[in-house]
Amino acid sequence: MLDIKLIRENPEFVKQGIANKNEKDRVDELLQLDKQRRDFIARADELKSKRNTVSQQVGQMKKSGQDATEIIAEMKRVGDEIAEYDNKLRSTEEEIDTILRYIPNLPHSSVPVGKTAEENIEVKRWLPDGFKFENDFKQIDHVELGKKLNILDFERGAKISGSGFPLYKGKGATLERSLINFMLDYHLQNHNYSEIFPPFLVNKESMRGTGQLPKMEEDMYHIEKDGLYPIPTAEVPVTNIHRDEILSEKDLPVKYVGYSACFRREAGSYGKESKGFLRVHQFNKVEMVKFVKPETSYDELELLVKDAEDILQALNIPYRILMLCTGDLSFSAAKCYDIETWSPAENKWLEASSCSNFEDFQARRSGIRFRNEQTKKPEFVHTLNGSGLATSRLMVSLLENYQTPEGKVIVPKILHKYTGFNVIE
RNA sequence: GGAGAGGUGGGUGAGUGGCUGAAACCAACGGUUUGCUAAACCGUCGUACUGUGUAAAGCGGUACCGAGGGUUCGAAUCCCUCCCUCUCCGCCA
Repeated sequence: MLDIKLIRENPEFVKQGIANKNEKDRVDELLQLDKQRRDFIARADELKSKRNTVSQQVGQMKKSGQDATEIIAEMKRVGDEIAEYDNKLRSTEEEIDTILRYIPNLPHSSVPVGKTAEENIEVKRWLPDGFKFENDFKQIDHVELGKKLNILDFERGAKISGSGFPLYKGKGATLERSLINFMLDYHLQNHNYSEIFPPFLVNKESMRGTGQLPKMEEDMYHIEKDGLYPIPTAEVPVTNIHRDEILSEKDLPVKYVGYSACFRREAGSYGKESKGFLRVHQFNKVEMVKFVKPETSYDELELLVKDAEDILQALNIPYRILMLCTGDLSFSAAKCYDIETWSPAENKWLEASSCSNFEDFQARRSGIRFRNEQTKKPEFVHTLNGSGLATSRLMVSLLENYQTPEGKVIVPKILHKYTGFNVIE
């Protein structure tokens, strides 16, 4: 959520930012309502003030045995008037809130302006030693490979749950679990995060806090009976850990890493890119979340990307980093880097991580603050998160890049101690 | 699922209609004292909105004692609904 004061004071700046995100703005309407709101507040407060003083007098009069009937009658009328203004105020505030919650975060000034993913900028490419895009043999894709090696079973996954619910078997299951453990351990040991194992179902307030609701409602699973949502990412529960809290400045930055299963409806995206792991309803992800002081958040974003990169370098998987343009940024993000790993069989890059700075957008929505030691005042923290990483796309790149001409898959060396085997055949 | 207890400021915890935005204690912060540390003593110490300041500070107003309604001239305090936590019993992983 944006600060209404920012909008009030810099409406043109805000409109431009929204336009750059390809969204329509309702800023003028909002400012109109804002004005109305303050007017109602002024009137209601004045009357309340009157009521408070007079009510005290009534108390004293009664104590000293005087007759207060007339004053009481008048205050009753004042009370009715107050109620009227309060009602108007409430509906105005509801309108404001609705508009405000649909306004996206503004892009940071360093983000390139652009309409679509075409205009994202590749800022880095990392390839393992001796890597070639054109290999000596034709790699088969992960679906076929998984079937041949009997480690992935998308058909049976579909039988059990529906398409997009992968079933891992045997060494495939072990490899998946090993990847998760490796990534968690790596971040804990080398990047100084503390581990969280969050709930996978969250309430509405949590979904609102991180910005999934109300805009993305269609993309979320929803358990109506209990009012709970299966999480689309661990970002939701982990960021909400500190909802409505005031952290102390000396504890910042707070850095969490946690594993969760992630659930996404992916409404309307059938057909395209939906083969195997490319688009699934349930996947596994290790997520990093940071709560930081505002002035450090862009440095922290770079470090976050570096933390995710380290995993890929340790696994020796080719990747590139994109800086997303304004039009491709998500609703809550001010700046975002995507990390894409190479898939030889698909002959393209696959998004395996997304590292974003939300500045104070989520913090304002969910009331996450810290006490500034200088001013002693609470301020909103900046929140960031990044996948470190999602296993589904990573698994595609891993299986394909590590396959041999004979159709075996070599297990990356760093995973051996987790898997207990070195090859899948 | 059944029965009961309870939700007050950073924490503990008082407070059953006006003198309570809220005692007391702890923590925190500032200071005095001190060779240093500790102790002791003094002081400060909620948040949001809003008005007035060029702005910071300040000052004024309003609201907030789990949430939302209600009663009343006036509600932390009385009534209703909901949420949450805890204890006991039952069931179950």
